[in-house]
Amino acid sequence: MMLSLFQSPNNASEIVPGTPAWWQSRKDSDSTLSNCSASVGRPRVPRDKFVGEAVKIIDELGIEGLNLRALALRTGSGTATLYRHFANKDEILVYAVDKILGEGLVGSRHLTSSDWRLSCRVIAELAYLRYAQHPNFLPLLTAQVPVGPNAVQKRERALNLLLSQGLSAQLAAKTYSSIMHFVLGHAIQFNDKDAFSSERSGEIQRFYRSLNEGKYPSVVAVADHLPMISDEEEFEFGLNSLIRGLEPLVSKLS
Amino acid sequence: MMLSLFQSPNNASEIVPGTPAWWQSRKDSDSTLSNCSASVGRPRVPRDKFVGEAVKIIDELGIEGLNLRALALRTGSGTATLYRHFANKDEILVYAVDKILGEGLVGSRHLTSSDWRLSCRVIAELAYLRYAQHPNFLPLLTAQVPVGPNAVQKRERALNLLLSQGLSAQLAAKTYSSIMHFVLGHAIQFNDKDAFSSERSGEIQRFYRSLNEGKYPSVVAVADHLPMISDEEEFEFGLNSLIRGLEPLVSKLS
DNA sequence: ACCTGAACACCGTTCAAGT
DNA sequence: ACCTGAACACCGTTCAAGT
Repeated sequence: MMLSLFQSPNNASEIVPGTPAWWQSRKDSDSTLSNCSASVGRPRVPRDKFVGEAVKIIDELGIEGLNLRALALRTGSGTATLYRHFANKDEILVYAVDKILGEGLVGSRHLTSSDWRLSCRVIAELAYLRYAQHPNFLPLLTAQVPVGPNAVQKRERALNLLLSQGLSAQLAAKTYSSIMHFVLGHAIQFNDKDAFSSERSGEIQRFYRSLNEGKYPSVVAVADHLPMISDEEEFEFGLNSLIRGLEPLVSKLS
Repeated sequence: MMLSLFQSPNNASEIVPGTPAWWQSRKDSDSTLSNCSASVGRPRVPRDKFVGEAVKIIDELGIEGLNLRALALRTGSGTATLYRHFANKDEILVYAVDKILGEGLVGSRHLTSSDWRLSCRVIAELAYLRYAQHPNFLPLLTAQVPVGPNAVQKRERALNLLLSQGLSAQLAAKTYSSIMHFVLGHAIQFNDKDAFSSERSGEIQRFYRSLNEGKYPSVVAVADHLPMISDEEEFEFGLNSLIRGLEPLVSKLS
């Protein structure tokens, strides 16, 4: 039932895991995850093992399923050992989030495109795919813009794609931000186990249809005329509209 | 650190609070919150007092700050008493979410507009305002589409507005969904205490600017040319683009 | 020096005893 | 019948004792 992530309790003087200041306090903020040390004197070998196992547990059981006793058990150590690698549970979650944000980067390393519209589409769909592959992680993306090394690298690739097609820095920033916010907002309400199937949306449609028609005429009317709008269809509709609306602003090319 | 909301543990046979099936199991799903009974034999008087106090605590201290001992203390009862009104903590959170989703509905009761674009703008900005007033609630909106009475009523108003301007049921549904997803996605990454001020975005900008320029040239370039894009400016940009992109689809009026 | 079993503190939930 | 103090179970975190 956890949401401690990024929420500082009373001790406001502490550096909150996941914030820019916190990432900057890591030595390896621009290097790979595996050889960073939580603080002076911490061991540097097996960090990735814990993070990887944490990702697995969250994928399998959700955020609730991740407790330090289970993580310790599955990595063959004790709970106290975890505190030799991480300051607290939040740090583990922050690393886990950045880990899944790094997935799929290899395949898109040399992404280029001749059309900025296609670039937007690629950016949006890759992000959406990433979210779809780790639906249980979506609640962890709600606190702030992630700024871990993999998150920044992802941002770099996307912005580079837009800049290389002649968009100004301002326009590229706003375009990227709008797209990512739409993708996140869309993915975020479909993050149940079975959400990326059509199970859940069918249930909601049936619910809307069963409402008192006198009281909620528009909701019922719309539900009745939804011959099952799929998640993908809704996503495409919003993304297309957004890109179409950006066209007049990108007057550089055809 | 809780995210139990909507996450069923092992006992899959239970009805999960917040789902359509759960709301349907309440007698008063189409009535006001105050006189519903959690189950047979539960008292019906003071439910709203607990929910209202829960909202206050979450607004003040975040979701972490809400524990049942504190809630019991501030409502002058004991923890066990809470279980005579709610099945568990999740139910309290579900009611609290629906309560804040109901705010501001009175003022917009007779909203009409001659322009569908303006309607979209009103829908988006009212939702955004609601989120901005309860930033600590945003993590609770990540599990699924809320379908409590106030959420449905909000949906009714918005869809009615769009339908009354000649949009088809399909188009109204997709339009509403796209707008709400953008608004949610935008609000969700600004949900810190000070997020709706420019504090946080300035910090992120400074962070991007401080990165290794050889490694992240595009990120740094964009950060350099962001003379502080404000939250509002970004929101307006995305919303305007989305509405502009919807125009060709709404061919009914000028 | 590094590790860790056991304890501590906290919180959701339940139950037996109150009125 | 309704309420509730006290206990239980669980989990994040720490510490004193191991090697």
